[in-house]
Amino acid sequence: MASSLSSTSEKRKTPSSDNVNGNQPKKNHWSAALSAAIDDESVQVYKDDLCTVINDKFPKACIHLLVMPNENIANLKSVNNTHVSLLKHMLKVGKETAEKVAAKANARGSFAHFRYGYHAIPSMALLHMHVISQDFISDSLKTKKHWNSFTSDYFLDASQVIDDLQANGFIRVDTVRMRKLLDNELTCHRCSNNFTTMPKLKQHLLMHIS
DNA sequence: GTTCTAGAAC
DNA sequence: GTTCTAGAAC
Repeated sequence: MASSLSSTSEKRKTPSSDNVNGNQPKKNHWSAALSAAIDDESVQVYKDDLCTVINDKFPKACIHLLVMPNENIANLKSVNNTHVSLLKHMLKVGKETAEKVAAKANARGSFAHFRYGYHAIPSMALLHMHVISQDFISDSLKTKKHWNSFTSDYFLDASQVIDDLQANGFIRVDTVRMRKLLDNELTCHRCSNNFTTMPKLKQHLLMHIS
């Protein structure tokens, strides 16, 4: 049909994790970086038939890993009841790899305490589960959005995601509510004190190292 | 996802 | 005057 010819006035669509098969981000666009890591042995911490683990390129804590399926699944919207065992496997691998990395680094306390989960609205176009130590001491942790994406309900626990998937056969995300969470006050995840700026919060986090 | 930087906040 | 945040990036 001739009507499918695009006009020059059509807005350029920014690639994002919303893209599904047939509408993927351009190969070298930043949002496609994880797909490249799947095939790049030099950045891999662990790999098996089903999933790959890498170090986050901009870690938001001392230990920050990403677990991704080898299969091209864009995000949680593309996940269905056929993926339950895959997500369970990713969580298991994430836990085992975290323990190994922590042991090797002689990590203690919050440096060896991890959360496993997904961002409600990810930026990268390949499903990825965060494995992140709870110290949050990192130069790459800079913005309120960074903080709230890991410490508010915006961070969806992997076990809860798996439970929801088993119960419903899909994952639903309230994007309006989630986007608002990123503007939350800066609240310490350990003692609930509030801070007015990121530098003040980051200074405070040092106090929780025991 | 990050970088850069204008101007808000202090 | 300096620190800090927040929005554009073609």
